Amino acid sequence: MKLHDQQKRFTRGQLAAATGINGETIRYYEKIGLLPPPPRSDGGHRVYGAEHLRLLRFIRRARELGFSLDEIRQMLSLSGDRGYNCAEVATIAERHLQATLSRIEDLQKIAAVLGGLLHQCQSAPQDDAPGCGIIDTLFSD
Amino acid sequence: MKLHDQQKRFTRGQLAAATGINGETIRYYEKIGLLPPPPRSDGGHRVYGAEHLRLLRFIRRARELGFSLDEIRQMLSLSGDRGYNCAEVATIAERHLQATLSRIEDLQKIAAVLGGLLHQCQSAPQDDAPGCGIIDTLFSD
DNA sequence: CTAATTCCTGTAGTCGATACAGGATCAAAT
DNA sequence: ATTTGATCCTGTATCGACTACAGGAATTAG
Repeated sequence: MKLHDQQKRFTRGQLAAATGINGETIRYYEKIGLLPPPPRSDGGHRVYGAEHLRLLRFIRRARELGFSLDEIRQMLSLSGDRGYNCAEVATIAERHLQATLSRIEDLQKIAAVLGGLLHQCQSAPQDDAPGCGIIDTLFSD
Repeated sequence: MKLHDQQKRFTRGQLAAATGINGETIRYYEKIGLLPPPPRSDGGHRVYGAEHLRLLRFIRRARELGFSLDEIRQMLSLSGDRGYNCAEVATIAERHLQATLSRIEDLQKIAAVLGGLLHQCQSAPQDDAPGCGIIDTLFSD
């Protein structure tokens, strides 16, 4: 069985170029057990197949969406046994969405405060004021 | 001169309690040169004064606004020579505000994508689908 | 066949903390 | 004065998610 297996073989550099993931990072993903170790050439070089390419693309997309490596690990393991763990995956994604929305709210509050500080700084006359409005405000009780 | 100097003395733990900053973190700030090393007791314990309290409060507020320790270091050094480096401080704050706004935009895009993924997952019939909509989408080209 | 490129391993550095071990010191109660 | 218990001291290690290097081996192009 599997007479000609997969024909596509990649070096680490080729995988890096194809996915946009740094070559060192690919090695790191293997080290932490996120990416399965590929077979090696006679000389010890890693020889990746199409499945590694597929996995790395998944990882990259999930990272772009802000999932942690641990969340990605969980999602991949839930997708391993094919099918219907969709609910668990959705739970992870839902939790991440809520965290993202919460983070947005935090940053909006921060942006508002920063805007206020900057406004205060520009409206303060530099000549008379002994210091900087921003600094003074952050120091004040 | 300075006959009775400052009367207020604090231990590291008291400073931690007063600022909400972890005691280990205070030590860390000293190690990286953000907080000046305080005088020591005969036994080698740090003895902080009111100025350290003031500095730590500033640092905590700036951290809450998302400034990096390096930005905080810059702002503090600009406030050292008293006064009118306000423009430089404002530049740092402005840059940080822009980064914050940019980060908010990124997160909003991410949240939108996550929402779409979740919607897709809930609308897909679990019985017939071979896998999870979220997983499949992240895997798909 | 040689030269250039890529790969190998292992380690260290980044940021901003936080935690711990093993011991010294301090403050309060007796 | 002594004992106890809390706090402090130093130095090192850990986290997440990489990135960068050194020193050497393998691979590939010309």
